[in-house]
Amino acid sequence: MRKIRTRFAPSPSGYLHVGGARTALFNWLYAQHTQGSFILRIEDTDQARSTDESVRAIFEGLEWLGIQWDEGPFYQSQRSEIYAEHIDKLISTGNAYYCTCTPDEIEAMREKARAKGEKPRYDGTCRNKELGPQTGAVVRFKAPQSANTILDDVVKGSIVFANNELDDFVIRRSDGMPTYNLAVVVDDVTMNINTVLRGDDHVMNTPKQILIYQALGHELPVFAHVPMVLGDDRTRLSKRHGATSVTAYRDMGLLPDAFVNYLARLGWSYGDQEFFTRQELIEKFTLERIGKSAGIFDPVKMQALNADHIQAAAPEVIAPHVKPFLQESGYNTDDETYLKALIPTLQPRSKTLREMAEQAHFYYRPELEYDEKAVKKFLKPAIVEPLKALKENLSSLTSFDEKKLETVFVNLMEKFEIKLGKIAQPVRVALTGTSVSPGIFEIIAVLGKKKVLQRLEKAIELIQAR
RNA sequence: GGUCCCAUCGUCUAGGGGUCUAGGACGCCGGCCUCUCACGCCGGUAACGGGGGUUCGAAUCCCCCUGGGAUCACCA
Repeated sequence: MRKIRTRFAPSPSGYLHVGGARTALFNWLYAQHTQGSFILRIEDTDQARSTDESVRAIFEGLEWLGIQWDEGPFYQSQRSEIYAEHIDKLISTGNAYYCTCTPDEIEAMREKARAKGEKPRYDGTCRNKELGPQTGAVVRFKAPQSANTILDDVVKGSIVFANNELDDFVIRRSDGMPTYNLAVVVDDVTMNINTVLRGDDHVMNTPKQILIYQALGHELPVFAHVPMVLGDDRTRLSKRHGATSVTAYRDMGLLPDAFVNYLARLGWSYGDQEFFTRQELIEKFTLERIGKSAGIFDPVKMQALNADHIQAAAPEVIAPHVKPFLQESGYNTDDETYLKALIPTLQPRSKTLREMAEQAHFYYRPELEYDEKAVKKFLKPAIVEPLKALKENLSSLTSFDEKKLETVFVNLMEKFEIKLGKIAQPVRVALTGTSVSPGIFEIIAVLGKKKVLQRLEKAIELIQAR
């Protein structure tokens, strides 16, 4: 079997958005699955809208997603000679011709057609003029006016287009730059792309492209048009639906693997399975399992999946991803051992890495910030003696493990005849400043003797000062 | 408006003629567990858009309607 070659070909006119990310992901997954190649190509033939900043944003997004390309990036803006060559070939074989009609004349044609109730299109004025090259002229593709063009799509099935719906579309602009439809085909042909996997907003372009493939005498690639990603109002996902840039999701605290998992399951499925590791995705991703209806992007479900990934990941995997959020608050995260010890205490209670960092404040803050209500409710004079006893018992321990800590607490409970809940909450407030935190034994073990004793003392002083 | 695509719980989906009194996940509502908050566990809520066919039998096949989406550039 021939080697699969897929590509992602974004136009650099903005950041990498959710829909583009999913297209990139599918292409990458499929190439990985088949041990083929994934090519990155930047479609920057639109000088006016393309920016270097957008190119960087796309790289940044792909990097975060963990998607590497095997070849490229190739820039269309640097391939002018290749397009010129192919356009010349189309002209010399009679498949394309020069056209000197002005934009105003074209507009007039369209108006006229609309007035007659027909569809606006180019009327073929220059079609048989046999015009030669001249400045200001465009090149048009001579589209067949009869019969059908059939697109055999892997996800959509067979789609028939009547050729008389097409007009002679421009393939080279008056400034000499090729238009999209010409450039994609020439690129895909010369780069030996044999699997074109893209958003289904490209379906209507496909017959034109098929015609170009045929005029060039080239074999067609396999086409797979993936349904759109919609916003909650069922229209194409855009800024007004909230964040659409993939880096925005990084900044919200998504784990890249979780985001990738969510994106993959939006429009693709594998039985009832919801949770996939990156490796599982590669193993199981096939074109046949791509669904044919559009899907609505659901941030809530995405976050739930993120929580699952956070829980399943090893602390050392999470550490580098949560660090930036900790540093945002000004904390020093050089102590890797400490970081890796506290992460497990927060894993089951964090839906995002940002949440995790927020809940980690008490682990890092040199001076606790006390919650008024919690202090008032739990740090009462009656608890001073138990706290003192706890302090004393803990200071005699050489190491903190949960078993030993439990024994200490059991002894305290017996001595003062109180339930665990009665002593745990005050201790929690003393150690974290709030009444909500990971398990009491866990946080004592992670904080370590020094911090624990200091904070207990501070709490005792606080009570006595009132 | 022309052309094209799509149509199962609120959402993502399983399902490809009988095993569907339609399954899973998120959400939501109860309960259990419990040192707080979570996690976890148990249970519940909720869907085949409508109408015609085909068939002994349709969520599954065909047609129409309705609804939604995409696209109609010298943008990609």
